[in-house]
Amino acid sequence: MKEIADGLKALSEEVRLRLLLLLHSQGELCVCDLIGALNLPQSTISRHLSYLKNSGWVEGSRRGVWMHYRLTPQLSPLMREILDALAREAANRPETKRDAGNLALYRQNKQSDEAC
Amino acid sequence: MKEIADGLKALSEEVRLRLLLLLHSQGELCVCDLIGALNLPQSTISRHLSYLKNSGWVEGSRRGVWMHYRLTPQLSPLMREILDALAREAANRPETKRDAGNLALYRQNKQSDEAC
DNA sequence: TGACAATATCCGCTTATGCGGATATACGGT
DNA sequence: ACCGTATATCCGCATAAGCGGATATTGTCA
Repeated sequence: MKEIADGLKALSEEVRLRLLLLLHSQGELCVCDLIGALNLPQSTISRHLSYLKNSGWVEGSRRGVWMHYRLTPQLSPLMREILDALAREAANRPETKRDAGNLALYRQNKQSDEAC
Repeated sequence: MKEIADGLKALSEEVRLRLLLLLHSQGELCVCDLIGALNLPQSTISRHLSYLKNSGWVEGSRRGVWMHYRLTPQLSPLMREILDALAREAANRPETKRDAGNLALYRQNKQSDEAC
């Protein structure tokens, strides 16, 4: 029971929830995309990604200096179901649209030669 | 988004998760039943019930000195869906059966004239 | 009115947890 | 090998949060 509670603990903090919802809708993103989308300091994003990785929500893969994250395929059916429900609920919320809009803007402004 | 995270915060602590799952399966229980089921101090149970009430998960009704709790009918569809999924997952877990067994035992041993 | 029981709240303590800036580490390019 | 960039981790700080025993409050009964 404690493992279920611990799995949910990841979702009970707004920054991590926003990160997971972005990864849920976008598939895979690199750290700079997530920083651009959430408009938070790099250390904040990195620390939460580390937390999510350690609690079994995401996995990361390094491509040169760039680090990419996605939902882990090993997500349990329970957590997948919960995240799906959260995603449906959040889909039309202004905060979700703001994060997605920031992401699009960030990508637009990125110089192509420094793309991750 | 923070309200969703705060709603989930209630579930990210084992005692509250067990309380909610018991109420989910049993409908309505009084405080002494919950104390008997979880085998935790009265103040622990009471504090968590207060938390759950304040965060919109349960409602309480007083009957004389006895206090009864149930899931609030005003639970949002999202939270209801999440709790349903958790209940299905937890249904066959040993901890869930232990709590239900303790509840049955407690009720069996209760003197009928001090029943709540 | 006083005693008793049920429950809510408080208290001191301890642990958990999030923050952003600073720094350590790793990678790639020259 | 050095420099620049990306990312992970650390640090000091501050706040959050859970615990069980003690206590305050409420309701009931005689």
